[in-house]
Amino acid sequence: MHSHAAVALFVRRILLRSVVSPGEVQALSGLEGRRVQASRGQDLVLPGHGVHHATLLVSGLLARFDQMADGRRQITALHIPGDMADLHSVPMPLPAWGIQALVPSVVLQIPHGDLRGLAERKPAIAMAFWRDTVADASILAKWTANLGRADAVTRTAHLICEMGMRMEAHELDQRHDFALPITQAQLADALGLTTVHVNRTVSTLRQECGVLFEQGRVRVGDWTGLVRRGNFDDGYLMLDVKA
Amino acid sequence: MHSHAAVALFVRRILLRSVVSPGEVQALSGLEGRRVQASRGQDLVLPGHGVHHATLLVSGLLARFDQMADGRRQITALHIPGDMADLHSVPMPLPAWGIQALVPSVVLQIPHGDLRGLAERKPAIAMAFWRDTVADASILAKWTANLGRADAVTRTAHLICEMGMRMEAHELDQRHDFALPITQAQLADALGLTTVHVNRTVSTLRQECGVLFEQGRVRVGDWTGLVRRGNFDDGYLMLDVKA
DNA sequence: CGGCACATTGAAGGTGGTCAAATGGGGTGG
DNA sequence: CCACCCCATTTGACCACCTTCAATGTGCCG
Repeated sequence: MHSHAAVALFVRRILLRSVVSPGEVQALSGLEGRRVQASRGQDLVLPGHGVHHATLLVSGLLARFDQMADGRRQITALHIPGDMADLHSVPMPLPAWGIQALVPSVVLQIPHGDLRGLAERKPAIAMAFWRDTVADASILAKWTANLGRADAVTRTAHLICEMGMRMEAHELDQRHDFALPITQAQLADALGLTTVHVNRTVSTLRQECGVLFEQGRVRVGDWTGLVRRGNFDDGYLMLDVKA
Repeated sequence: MHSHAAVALFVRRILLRSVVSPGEVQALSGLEGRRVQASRGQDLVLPGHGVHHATLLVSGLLARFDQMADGRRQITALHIPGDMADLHSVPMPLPAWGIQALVPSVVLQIPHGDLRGLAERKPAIAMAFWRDTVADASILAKWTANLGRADAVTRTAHLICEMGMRMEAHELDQRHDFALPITQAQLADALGLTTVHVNRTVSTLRQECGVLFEQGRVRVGDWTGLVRRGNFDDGYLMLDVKA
């Protein structure tokens, strides 16, 4: 995918939740950045290190993560193409989290200055950016709730539903058949489980809801069953708000 | 505490992380809202219900929470006086979360329109609000990481350190002796544990680090030990960024 | 063909959950 | 002023989900 196509994806993502004038859309579409290739497992942003650009994912899969003292990681967000993985860093350039490529990925590093300038000149864009980080926080809150109160199978089912819905909402794929090139170890870091238990959990969902992880894609045989199993309600994704 | 004093606290909280001109400080200080008294356990905002005001805590203790299908709750944030518990709702007036008073509390309900208007007229204030919600999200990410990867005692120690540091940073109390009128059942909802296990965990911390919960206050005998026990590093609280 | 990373399976153990009951404290009403 | 009740805390016994440790299977790529 070309860089400007990624910017277009990002703009579409913004338009999903915010009303922005044509002129402002154009200003957004004109954003440019440095194209960077990341290898599998590479850290693009290290926890506690300052950054001067935001990371727009062009292709691949990114994870925002927090690191424990002993090096173990907890993934706190997954990002698909078109996502600005750390729009947060615009108002807060010294993040506590890091960003990692889960597969070989291409990103566009967009200077904070450009984004901040845009936000300062156009209040509607400032509000749209703010809204985007709030939607991100809403997802994070749901992850927190699931980690605290849902068991392994429920959590896993919920995550699969979430990623399917997001892929579909961003018009990248269909909810029951979408790209998610993630290993079980990486899933474990996202779900707060061990690799071994993720394996058993995935196997349960394969039997119960026809969930298949194959060749970097997820296919869901029984979507309704999976939604029920994961107690999934997409309200928190903020997909139908328009403000 | 008087309402205008609460607004002053809020302004000070904003100034903790953002540089704002005197004129803008004055505009912020002029914010007004409806004063509302909440009883213990009362829900001020219900999950999935629209709101038209933001909730500034004057006195007491608030929790943002997510609710499971069976009614069990997971607290995703604790708010102390001076906190705007749902500044998020300004750009996103249909939140998936709810807000609950953990003790009898007084809040100021500030109309979204006033806050949005302020943000639209003053880009620096828009940025300051955005920054505030990002700091909130940073705390949320840390909770996620701890729920996913830290055991009960570590999580509890971490939460106590966090609340102590926040109380001190907001100049409400000292880190080793501060107001936190929370029951063990409420702590359980915040820590993703059961009441019974919170009791055992708190008892462990009482022995190991001299942590006492008494009359709505927390006193910490061995702060350094507690920090070590909770793997606490305050970077994620974003207390020393100024932008 | 060999190496490596990932997936899968088995067995045993531990952290935290569940169920149940006792203790303690603060407020209210008799 | 005491009795009572409600709620929170505390403790014990048992159980289960998930972890840990270890080994085997499998697909991809050099």
